[in-house]
Amino acid sequence: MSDLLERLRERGWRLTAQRRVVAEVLDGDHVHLTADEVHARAAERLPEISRATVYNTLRELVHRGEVLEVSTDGRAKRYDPNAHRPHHHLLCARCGSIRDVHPTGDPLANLPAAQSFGFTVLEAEVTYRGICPDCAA
Amino acid sequence: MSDLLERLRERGWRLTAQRRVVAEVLDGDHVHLTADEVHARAAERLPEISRATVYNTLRELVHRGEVLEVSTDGRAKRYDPNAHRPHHHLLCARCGSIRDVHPTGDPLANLPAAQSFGFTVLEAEVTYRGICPDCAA
DNA sequence: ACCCTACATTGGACAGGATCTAAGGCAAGG
DNA sequence: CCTTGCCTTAGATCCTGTCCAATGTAGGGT
Ligand SMILES: [Mn+2]
Ligand SMILES: [Mn+2]
Ligand SMILES: [Zn+2]
Ligand SMILES: [Zn+2]
Repeated sequence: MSDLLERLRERGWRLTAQRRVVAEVLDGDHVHLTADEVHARAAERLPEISRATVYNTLRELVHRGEVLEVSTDGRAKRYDPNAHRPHHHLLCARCGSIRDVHPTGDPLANLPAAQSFGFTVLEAEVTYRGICPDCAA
Repeated sequence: MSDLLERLRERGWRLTAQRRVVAEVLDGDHVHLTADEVHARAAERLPEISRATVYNTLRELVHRGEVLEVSTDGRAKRYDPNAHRPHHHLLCARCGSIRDVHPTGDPLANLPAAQSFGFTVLEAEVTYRGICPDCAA
């Protein structure tokens, strides 16, 4: 994740302790934390970090395309550092856990032009729902 | 929509003026109203209806499978009476308007078993995003 | 090494969406 | 008609996320 920070610094991003910690928390695979979860984990390393800064930082990382915002249900949005390999999500309907999945085919190709209603269609997002192994037991 | 009310009454649902009005507001195709929009339209016919009752009624209709809840991105959820014909949605990223779409193919078939992570996969929901004709102008 | 200053951080106020509560209202079976 | 258990209501409360004015600081310039 230090690649990320270096990249952003070169684009004029000030490297602060808070931003570094948020980036560290978001490092890894299958990470889909809510803003408050990011704040809680960041606060373990940097107790005085504020919620506002976490929200600011996440908003900018999303805006710069380094982090994806995933709105699952009507609940809190989740933040996904796996922004460079396009993928979709498999959700547990019971506990809300999320896994990255890579389905075959392009869902955009499945939308006939006659179904576009004059929209400029930009992306297709697939959400699979089911019951995870833990919840099935 | 009176079919719906009759069905529910037989299952022990009390038929009140408020519930009748909410059901009437939700009648039709391509209806994807927010709870507040439902409340506003219901209040035209029944001025004293409260927001709480609209929320209560919508929650129950969703729970009984008569209405779909569509969570758009961070905005208010939308309520969709078209619950009996499976379909997907095309969403304007700018103004939040929604259209029903019927893509070809079955997205469930595009998820390889190796990608299931032990989940029992139940459904796949596709959200197309773009810019609607009004917002493009 | 030290200054500057433009940019970042902070706590708390604020806002929209949705749920909860306790008190009073009413559908519908008897 | 009564009765009773479910419904409705206004308002409080919760949750997520944004905004603000005051304070702090990264990092380029000297
Ligand atoms: Mn992901
Ligand atoms: Mn629909
Ligand atoms: Zn689960
Ligand atoms: Zn639009």
